[in-house]
Amino acid sequence: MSSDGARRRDVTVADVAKAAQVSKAQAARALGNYGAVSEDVRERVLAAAEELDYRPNELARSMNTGKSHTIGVVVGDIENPHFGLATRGITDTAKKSGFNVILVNTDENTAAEVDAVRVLLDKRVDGLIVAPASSVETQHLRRVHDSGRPLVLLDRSAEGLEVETVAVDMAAISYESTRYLLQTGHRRIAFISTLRTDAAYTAGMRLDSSQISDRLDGMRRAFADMGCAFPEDLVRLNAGGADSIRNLTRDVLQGNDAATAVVASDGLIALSVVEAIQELGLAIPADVSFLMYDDFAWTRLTTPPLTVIAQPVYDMGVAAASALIRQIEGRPPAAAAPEFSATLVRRGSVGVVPASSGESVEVPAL
Amino acid sequence: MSSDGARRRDVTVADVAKAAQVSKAQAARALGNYGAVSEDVRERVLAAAEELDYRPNELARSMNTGKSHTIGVVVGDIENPHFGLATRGITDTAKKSGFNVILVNTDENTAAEVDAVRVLLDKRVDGLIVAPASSVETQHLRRVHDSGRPLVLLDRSAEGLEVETVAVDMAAISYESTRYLLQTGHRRIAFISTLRTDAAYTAGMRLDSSQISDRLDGMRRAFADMGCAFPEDLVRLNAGGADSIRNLTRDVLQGNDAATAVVASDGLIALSVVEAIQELGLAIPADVSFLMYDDFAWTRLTTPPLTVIAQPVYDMGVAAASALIRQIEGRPPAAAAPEFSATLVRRGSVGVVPASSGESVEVPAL
DNA sequence: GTGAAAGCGCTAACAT
DNA sequence: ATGTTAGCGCTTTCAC
Repeated sequence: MSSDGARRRDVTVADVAKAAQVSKAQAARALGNYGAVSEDVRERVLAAAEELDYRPNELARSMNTGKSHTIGVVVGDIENPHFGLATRGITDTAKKSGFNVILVNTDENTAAEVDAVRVLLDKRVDGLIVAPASSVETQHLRRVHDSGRPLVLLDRSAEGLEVETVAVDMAAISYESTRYLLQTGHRRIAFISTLRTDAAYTAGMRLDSSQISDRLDGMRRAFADMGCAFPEDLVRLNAGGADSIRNLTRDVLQGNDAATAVVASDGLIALSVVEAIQELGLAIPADVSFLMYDDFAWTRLTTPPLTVIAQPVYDMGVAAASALIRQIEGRPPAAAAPEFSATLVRRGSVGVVPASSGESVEVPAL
Repeated sequence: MSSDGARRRDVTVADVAKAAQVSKAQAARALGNYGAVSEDVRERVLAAAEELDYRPNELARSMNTGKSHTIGVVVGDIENPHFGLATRGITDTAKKSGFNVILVNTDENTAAEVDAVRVLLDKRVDGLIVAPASSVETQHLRRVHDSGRPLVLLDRSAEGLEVETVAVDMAAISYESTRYLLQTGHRRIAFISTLRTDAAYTAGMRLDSSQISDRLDGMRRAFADMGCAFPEDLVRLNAGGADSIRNLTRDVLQGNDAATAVVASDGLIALSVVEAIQELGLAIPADVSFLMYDDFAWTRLTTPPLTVIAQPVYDMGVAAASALIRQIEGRPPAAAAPEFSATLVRRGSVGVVPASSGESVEVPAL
């Protein structure tokens, strides 16, 4: 057991130096592993450090070197498995290069994001990975970039900001999957997202999220290619909590011209949407077809298993961290920036349009 | 737009002081909001700071004050929604009190945990929340505690370490739910966990995880109370990846004296177990009953919905962070430490034992 | 190879 | 209320 139990003051290089009978500078060099140190001195210093249980003060070290070996990660919601997985990719990669991660949750709130970025900058992180809540309000990100601190965007891009962005081609996969729904006969396709907007949704409105507008663009293009009009009336944004999502789902699924297929914008929404469908007593895919973004393991367990759009989330986290660390270390960009693409995984939740719905609405027998 | 674009050196108090025509000390006081400063000086300093776009260097600040306003969080797997939720509770609470969170993932590996703790200490975090990978190998945690740095344990306790621990009473809920299974007629109950052990599982062996041994203890007690022998032969540890879990599941479900009920130790395992059961062509709960730890939203979506053991994970995260921050700020413990308990949520995955199985094994007609 | 001394940006005594 | 002077623990000239 060590002699003196709980000591107050930490032991410093000065202490080690004294114990090893060398100058503070030499001790620091030996401990910090830089400069020129004779084998003899190094051994004595290391022994003394061991003996005293010396631990470097990384704060002091960071102050001199200007590098904190820490990166800031700002996400909308760590509770969402999507970000959980991405974060895992980031932390795994960071650790491999000796970086730590400070994680901040913004709740998809831009004000919180602005604050988070400021705080992380004040803490002198070496770089930042941000999944921006808004693709439009991006002055704070621009300032990061202008200040010369490396920045990598995840999932969503920021308008007019030329920074490395790791994201999948949403318009493409949205086009592909919508086309699939169209070919299966669907024309009344609803889209439900949590994206918060100031005004109510209208056809051409400019959206805060590149991700969502790309998806809508993809859908519109698919409809246009089929010579059909995109059902703007079935787009539902501002899906808040579970109750709100359930209401919106009921909303698009009822009435004369109800949706025959529903697309859920992420895994969290999907849960409530499917629940609402079940509560309505509708069967998937017999009565209504269902498609969702993100391929979580549980989507294989439902009856029927769910058709999903799979994104390489973990790999994207890895890529974001790699790119950031590369920038931090001043290395040149890789020859080709890796392109990420989502894939449509057809399982069992998309079926043909039920006879009673569709183009022609028949008046009930009654 | 600001005048000089990307500057090299950061602006410091000295710069602000000069601009505001006051001493460095006065500027620092005004900026740091401490000491006595006249209204006049304060205004000039703040104006100058604004003008120069001054940002405090939190590293320097931390070095003097000794407080970094940062807490370290060490978990086994952030990808597991269980920890995702807990982390959310922690970060939400931390932010409210002005603390940041450095997150480290250990992959349930003790060596990584030891390292993580050391690094965080070196970074001078104000306190630590750890979900220990092992309840036995805890010297590194003891050293944290001895060094006087606040420490709170999450989910699992550490042998002989008297630190605040936020966890549910696992033995109790395990007893309760096992009793439920027994009353439903089950005697062959399998338990599957990812817990890694050095040696193969044997009846009385000492387990590394307080969580798992508590669960097994609860099960044994429930069996004893019913006057039955606990089927030690159906305990499966070291369930690694999805394939491994599937194999173990098949294993306990086949043969003469197969399990009639399976308990999955966490949400991640549960996914693979259910998949394996489905692949085996067995129906839940007609052929085999199923019970799992953690109440994730998706467990309501399967057919049938799954019977689960719900833990107040978010609240536990909140409690852990609150307790830690209280310790950091030197406030006394709350009158009564909050007790957390899990609850058995009976949905549809537990049913009566199928006629062909159970106590007496009948020789097939053949 | 080694040591003395000067910072890093800030807070904290200590005077005035 | 204000300014001067020391540090915090480390890295980094710059001499020797």
